[in-house]
Order: sequence, then C-alpha cells, then structure tokens
Amino acid sequence: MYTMSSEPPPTPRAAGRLSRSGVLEAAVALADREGLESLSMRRLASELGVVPMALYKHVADKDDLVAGMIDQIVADYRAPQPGLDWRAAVRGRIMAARDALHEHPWLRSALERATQRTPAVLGHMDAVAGELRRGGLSYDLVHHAMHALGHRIWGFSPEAFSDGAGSTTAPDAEPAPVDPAQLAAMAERYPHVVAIALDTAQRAPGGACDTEAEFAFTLDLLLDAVSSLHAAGWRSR
Amino acid sequence: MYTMSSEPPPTPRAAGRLSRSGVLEAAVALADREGLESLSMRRLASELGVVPMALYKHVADKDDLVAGMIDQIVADYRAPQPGLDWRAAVRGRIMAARDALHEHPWLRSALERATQRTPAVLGHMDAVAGELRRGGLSYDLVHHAMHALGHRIWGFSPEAFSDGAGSTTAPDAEPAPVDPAQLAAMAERYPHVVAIALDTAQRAPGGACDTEAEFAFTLDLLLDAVSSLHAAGWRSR
DNA sequence: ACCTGAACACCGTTCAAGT
DNA sequence: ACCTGAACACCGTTCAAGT
Repeated sequence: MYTMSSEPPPTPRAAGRLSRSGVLEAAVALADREGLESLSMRRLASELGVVPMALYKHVADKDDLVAGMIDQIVADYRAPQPGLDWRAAVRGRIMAARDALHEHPWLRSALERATQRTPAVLGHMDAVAGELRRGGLSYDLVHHAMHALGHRIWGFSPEAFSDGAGSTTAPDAEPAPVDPAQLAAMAERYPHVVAIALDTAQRAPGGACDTEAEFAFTLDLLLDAVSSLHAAGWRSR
Repeated sequence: MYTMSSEPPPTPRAAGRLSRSGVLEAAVALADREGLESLSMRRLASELGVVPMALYKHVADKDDLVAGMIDQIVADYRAPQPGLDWRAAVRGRIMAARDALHEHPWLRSALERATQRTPAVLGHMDAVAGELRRGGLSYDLVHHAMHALGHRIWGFSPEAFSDGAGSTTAPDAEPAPVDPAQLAAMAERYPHVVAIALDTAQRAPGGACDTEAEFAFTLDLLLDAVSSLHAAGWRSR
C-alpha cells in the first residue's frame, strides 16, 4: 500500500508556500462551491492543508479576506468595446457586474456585508461615472444618476456602503481632514469619483452627500417614468 | 447591604413567563442598542435572565427569531392618509419603509438576510401594489413597476428574495403544485400580489417571472429618464 | 407546558513558540 | 519570514432531564 504512491495528494496544494492571491483564489473556489456560509477561516485553512493561523500572514482578518475576494472579481469585470456610445457602455458595464453576480452567487451577500470600498470597487464606480461623463452629463447629474442606478451598478443595492452609491468620500465615513497628497493620488486613479465629490462639496458647503434628497430624487424619477408609461398605454413585450 | 433592596432587579424582566412577542421585543431592543452582530441566542437569553434553550419554545431557530423581528416592525409601517392620490400614497408607503430603516439600523441587513417573506412583508407589498392598481395601471405594469421601485419599496434591495421584488409565488422557490385552498387564502389576504402572479403566469406560460427581463426593463427605464433630464438641461435644486 | 444542564460541533482571533 | 499549538471567548442547536 505504502509503495503504491500513484494516487495524487488529497487536494491540499502540494507546494509548501501560501500567498495572498492563492488564499483568495481558494476562498473564491470554496464560496463558489459551497456558499459564503461555508467559508470560515478554519475551513479554508484545512482546505489548504494548513493551520488556521497560517492564513493570518496573508490576510488581516476575515473582513480583509472577503474584501480581497470581492476585489479579485470586480477587477475582472469585462470592459465594454471601445466604440460604443455612452448609454451602451454604461449598460455594458452594469451587465458585466450582473454577470459576475450570476457566476458567483455569494458575491451579492459579500458586497452587502463589505464595509470598505476596495480599489477595484472604486475603479468600477469611476468607470461608470466616466461613461456618463462622456455622454456630456454634468457631474451634478452624474452624481444623481449614480444614485438612481444604485444597485443596478452592482446588480444589487450599494447602500450597504454607509454613505450611498454616488457618494465619493474616502472609505472612512467621517468628514475626514483631507490629506492633499492622498487626494491627489485618489484623483489620479479615480478622477471622476473625485470630481463628483468636489462638485458636491462646492454645491453644498457641508460637503456631505444628502442621501435623503438622493433617495427622493430616484423615487420621483421612477414614479414619473412609470406614470408616463401608463399614460402612453404601455404594455409588455 | 442585603437589606437595602431599593435597587431594582438588574433588568431581567422579573416576571416568570416568556412569550414569543416578549422575546421578539427584547431582540429588537437589543439589536437597536447594540446592532445585529450582538444579537445571539445566548446573549438574548442572558438578557432575559433565562437559559439559551428556553428561547426555543417560542422561536423555531435564529432565522425564525429574525423573521419575527422583521414582521413586528413591518407590520407597524404607517399607512398613508386615506385621501391621497395613488402617487402620493405609494410615495408615503415607501417613505414609511425608509423611516423604519432609520429607526432600526439593523433592519436592512436583517431583510437582506431573510429567506422567507413573512405576512407583514407580503402585506406591505400588497399595499404598494394596491396603490399602483388604484392609479389604473395594468397588473402587467404594476408588476414591472414593483421591480423598478425595487429596493425603494423597502428602502433597500429586495433581490435578496431569490425570485425578485415583484415575484409573487409562495415563499417556496419551486414552481410548487398550487393547493387551491391555499391559493384562495392567499388571494383573500394579498389580492394584488396574487393578481400579479396570475397575470404573469397567463402572459408567460412558464409562469415564472423573467428576472433578466425585469432587470433590463428597470435599467433602460433609468437610462431613458437620466437621458431625458440631461437633454432637458436638468440641474439640481 | 415550559425551562434547565450538559454536551456537540463549530466559530474568529491572541499569544507565545517553533523552524 | 512563515507556520504551529494551545488557548480564550464565543456561537447555534440536540437531547435527555427536571418541575
């Protein structure tokens, strides 16, 4: 028996070394296979043939693990073809997000639970805002449109982020004394996100996004739209 | 010290007997005070001065506890004044849901995690559908409007329910061989919800709600609306 | 009918130690 | 630098028993 070593090792990746991306990949695979409820640090560790605490060298804690998983997937959202007009491009990006949600059924819950916006998440927001901007919309309207599209941008509700979909302040919820160097770095990577924030700050001296007003804006937009369809004798198909 | 019994008992409700509503009330109070993460069966039990297993006489399990908490609160959504037109009435109901979300910050997560639609939740849906119907909209359009309003109806995304906001099949996800008596009971309590389901079933012989089409409907509705605002030179305030 | 006690099979994470 | 072992302070829930 002992000499019949033809059977492969029972899955734990033979190689000795863990890495952050290896851990994230295994976590995504586990969640895809068995759902987010089954993803525990202990379970993931045993899957990797390693003691639970070994993971903590590559991941700060469980929240960081889940943030990493989200980031990996959002970074892979496919971009629309270059030639498209702004509407088609926005539509394409939103559909790409929705596709990811279908591929990874745990993603919605993960996004809903997430407390920080990772770079890829900010990048996706920035890309959508950029397409709208390309359509000639003012940053003010882009901001409102981001709120209205809301969960469509993710395929789910982004209000999980404490300050709303179109809000663009840094991950920290506080007004936050802005470090100019940090702001410059943000503006470099997420120009539209920052532009919206500046536009909002300029418009309302408080600077904060008025989430109540945004909610009402979208609600009335939808009620108007539905009303018009009704008046026009809309029917499906 | 011992005789100085002027201090009140250290909170555990003095009275001997637990009840379902007492348990739910304490759970809501605990979640209001310390958040949903702090709500555990063990913690709640100790708050009530009782052993954890005592709760299981009044609540099937933790999911049932949370469903009960939701149901209690949704049942208390205030109804709009009777005189209002349909738009104002819909608006009022949606704002009432949003108010509850502000009052109970844990409610959004609870709703997102919930797997079953409780009577009060169905009642709220039915009431919103009823207001739209009162506006003269076809059930087909009411159905689409419910999807479009989506998370606005709750103040959050209802896609947590596996089959979408406007979907109206019974809590079980399966096509489910319909028990006529059960359907009649449903139709009695939730006439509009049932009417939408029948309308949908009639329109698409499969009977199931096409969530992809509903998603696209809302997305295009919003893109159209934003587009029009832009063309009309919209600005905020 | 309602509550208890002890137990089972789990969690995330800290801390001190090994190599 | 990276992984381990043992421990801490928790979970939800079953099962058999008490009153």
